[in-house]
Amino acid sequence: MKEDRQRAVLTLVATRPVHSQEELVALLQRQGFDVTQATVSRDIKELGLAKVPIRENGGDIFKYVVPSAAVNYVSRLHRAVAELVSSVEGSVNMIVLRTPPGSAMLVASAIDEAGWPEVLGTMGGDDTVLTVVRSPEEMPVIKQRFLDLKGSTAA
Amino acid sequence: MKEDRQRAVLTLVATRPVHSQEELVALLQRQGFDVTQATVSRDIKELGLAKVPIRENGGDIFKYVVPSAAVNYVSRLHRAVAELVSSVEGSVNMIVLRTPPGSAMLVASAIDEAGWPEVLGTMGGDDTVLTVVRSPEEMPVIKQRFLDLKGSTAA
DNA sequence: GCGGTGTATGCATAAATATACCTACCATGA
DNA sequence: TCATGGTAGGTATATTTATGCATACACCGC
Repeated sequence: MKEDRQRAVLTLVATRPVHSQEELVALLQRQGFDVTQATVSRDIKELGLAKVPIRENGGDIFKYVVPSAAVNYVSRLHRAVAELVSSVEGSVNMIVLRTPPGSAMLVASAIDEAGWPEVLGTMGGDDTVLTVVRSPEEMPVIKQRFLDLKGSTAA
Repeated sequence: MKEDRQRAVLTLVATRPVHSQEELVALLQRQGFDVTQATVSRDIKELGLAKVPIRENGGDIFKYVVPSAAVNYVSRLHRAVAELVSSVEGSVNMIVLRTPPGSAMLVASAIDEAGWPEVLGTMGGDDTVLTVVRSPEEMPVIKQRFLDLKGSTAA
């Protein structure tokens, strides 16, 4: 019952723009699911559906979409840096992160996956990660971003 | 000013979980941006930030994230099917879509990108797209999904 | 300088969404 | 059978988010 309904929700949002939970309620009722907005709100949370602004015709509106890998990338990076990085140093257009032995590759791949546009590339050795930033001017910004990531658990 | 603030918003949500717009207001004010929730709401819309439910510790909560490629996949497929597909026919475990000459490959690649699990693969010729569904039972479901996509602009 | 046009943003509030609380409905085991 | 615990979901409401309207400011052409 609940499972069927949630499958229907996934199909609906995958096949047309659904702009609000009330709209989803109406679509579900047309399929025989007799539910209220409260239940849909819970379904959305359980399914992990995201509400995103999109351009449609002229204006900006919202729609619900299935969750993306990008979400996980961000939190993977967050965890990796917060748990593994012990120091962050910058020089010219590079940033050097220190990790416990053996973890550097893991951190480097998380950084790569995050796909920050200011970062040209990242290499992981054994206990050292080297991140190359596009320009020296941007280096401090990215360095600070690593420090934020590192600190946001402790803080 | 606005641009700086929006850059700050991106950095904030990229580096820590931000659970509500009010929280973002507080974080921005700590950095000297004196704004209200209304402005943040508009920034979020302009930046395309998505609000997604995530698991954190025990409970489920929400956070804002940068938009993902997955979102674009869905709307690319939506546009492609709505604008280009003229007919949808199914047979056993296959669905045949007709398009204007030369557009079939475009539609096929959008379907592939969408990564529907029921679809084994898709080929695009000149004006014909062939989609192979995992089983004959699922074919009508997928066919309907295409019809929904096709209709959701006109409807 | 002055009216006109466009953009940014606050304020107040509407609209949308989440949730505390309650009830109903199993399933299980004493 | 009854008590207990766990899940689903509605109702009412709190919380959060979006937006209509008004203002302020900058940039133009006259």
